[in-house]
Amino acid sequence: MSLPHALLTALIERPGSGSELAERFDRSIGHFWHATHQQIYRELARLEAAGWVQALAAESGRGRKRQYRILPAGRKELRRWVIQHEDPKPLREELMVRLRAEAAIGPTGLHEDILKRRLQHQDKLELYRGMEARDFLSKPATRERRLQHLVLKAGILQEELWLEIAAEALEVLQMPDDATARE
Amino acid sequence: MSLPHALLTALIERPGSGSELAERFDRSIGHFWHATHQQIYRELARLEAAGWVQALAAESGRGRKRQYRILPAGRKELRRWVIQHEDPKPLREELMVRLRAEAAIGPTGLHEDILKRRLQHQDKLELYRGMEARDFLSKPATRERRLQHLVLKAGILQEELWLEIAAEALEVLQMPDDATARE
DNA sequence: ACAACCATGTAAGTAGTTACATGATTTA
DNA sequence: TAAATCATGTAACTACTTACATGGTTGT
Repeated sequence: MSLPHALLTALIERPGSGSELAERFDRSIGHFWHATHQQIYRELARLEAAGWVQALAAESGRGRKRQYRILPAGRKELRRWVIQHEDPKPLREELMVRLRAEAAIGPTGLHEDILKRRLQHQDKLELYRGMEARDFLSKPATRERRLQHLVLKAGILQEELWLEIAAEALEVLQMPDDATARE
Repeated sequence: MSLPHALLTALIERPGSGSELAERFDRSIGHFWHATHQQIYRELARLEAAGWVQALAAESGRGRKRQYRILPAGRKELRRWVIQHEDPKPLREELMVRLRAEAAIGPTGLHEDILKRRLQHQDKLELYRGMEARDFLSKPATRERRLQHLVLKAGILQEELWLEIAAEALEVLQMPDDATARE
């Protein structure tokens, strides 16, 4: 589970409150490790209990902003975690299941769904390309920035991949059920 | 959640018991929607309760093989589900979090981990390419088979994508911490 | 001072994971 | 007939999701 360490990373980059972190997640790390604000609040509480982060001021809970910053123990934990090997988690791609199902039961209306998906992937690709132009292509490439850029590029390649798959899916789905075509 | 419908699809392709399905999952659909045998047994029980599948013979539970087949209601449910639109689930890629963390705290030993990962992706790519040659490239391309092939191709493209990312990651990670390089 | 919104939090439910248990079947 | 293995199942736990609630703050 990466959420605690994603939060530690975000807090190194800049201290912040739960809501600020939630917002920053939506704009950057969240594209690669999504989290809702409830997850974030819960996890911040755990990180504090573990002694990895510290909340400043405003000690009473509800309604008051709690500013967190990372502690040395948190940096140490993050360093420990980064070099831990984890096997890549197997894919979980619902669309693949739908395509197999379509293959099994014959023409449905999956076509429509894929058109919608394609739009979403196009939007995201545009968003990522904008981020790339703004944050990376025009600035000197330090080691840190190249790593961040690499993460973004992985996202861009993903979106391009799905656009490719969607295009081919649309082509295959319009085949008549009994046709035998050369690929 | 796709597991029940992945199982229904597998049962259309061929009836089978829980353990057989688990094995078949490991070889095909499971590459895109992983499930443990416990999940599969639980889900088969639910599918039976819903009236979507039926277990033949051997009525007592433990130890005895229970052969399942899909019922008409199950086919109907599958058809209903296939055309339901679902937004693509956001990525959850632990390696991306690690790379961001590395960017934040400076050189660690992430290098090693990525070398291991690269091997795993190479293995999987080889496996997929073998499946492709055996099951698709040498057979006539019906609509059904083209759809199944497409799913496999998506997996191949994924693995190739990760090999690309890994290669660039290794390059960037070996940069000295204070260097400013042209990309 | 009232409404709208913001920041934090609680609660309940689902999916998935890990460890283990038990009844049948096969094999030495 | 005992041991190993197979097929199914139970239990406990964690991460995640969704809906909602409460206390502050801001604007009219």
